[in-house]
Amino acid sequence: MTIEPALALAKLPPEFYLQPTLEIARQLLGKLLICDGVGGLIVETEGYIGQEDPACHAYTGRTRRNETMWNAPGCAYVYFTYGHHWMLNVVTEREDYPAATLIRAIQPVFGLEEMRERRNLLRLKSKTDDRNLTSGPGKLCQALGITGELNGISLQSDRLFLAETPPELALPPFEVVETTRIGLTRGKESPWRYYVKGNPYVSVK
DNA sequence: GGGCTGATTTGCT
DNA sequence: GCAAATCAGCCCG
Repeated sequence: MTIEPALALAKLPPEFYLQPTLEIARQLLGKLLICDGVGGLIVETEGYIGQEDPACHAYTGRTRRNETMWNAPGCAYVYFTYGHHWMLNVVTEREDYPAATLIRAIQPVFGLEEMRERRNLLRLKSKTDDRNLTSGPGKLCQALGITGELNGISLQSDRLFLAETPPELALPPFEVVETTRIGLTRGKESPWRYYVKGNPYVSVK
């Protein structure tokens, strides 16, 4: 698959982001995520909702790091963690209410070679396994070149956006698995994680 | 497949 | 100081 001009793709409209966070998390499965022409199909997401959600960054109040979560819906919340990794979220809910959907994994479609270089796949033990490109929130940000520079950017922009998937690129019909979120110390109970059943790019089965 | 652990930096208490 | 919405290597089975 060569890199197609992003122009041909229909961006998800601003209204899409007015839906409840978990509705968005579920509906994003199978949609396209594109950053500078590189991207693929979303196969795993998680919702983080408000100051009452103990796993949400907003739980401990508004800070410079997390303030993008209070933005109007439909922009990117990108943050750095564990000293290594960037994470990409889509801001949801009304302005002044902190909530977002974390994009945890995609299936690569556009720009495979660029992803392999950015991920430096050859340094890994499994040098040729493309499942290592985007099967996790930190991995997909590295593969797509997403960093804090994009924090707060509108998803109506041409650099970073979500789009409807043209039929020829669509996943086969799939079941959605609803389960608990990954990597948390608090708020593990809420089943706010969604993934495409059986997809090889899902981070944890 | 799953569990354990070190890496490495930032932002907040 | 320290915890963190992770990753990758190693060990085990």
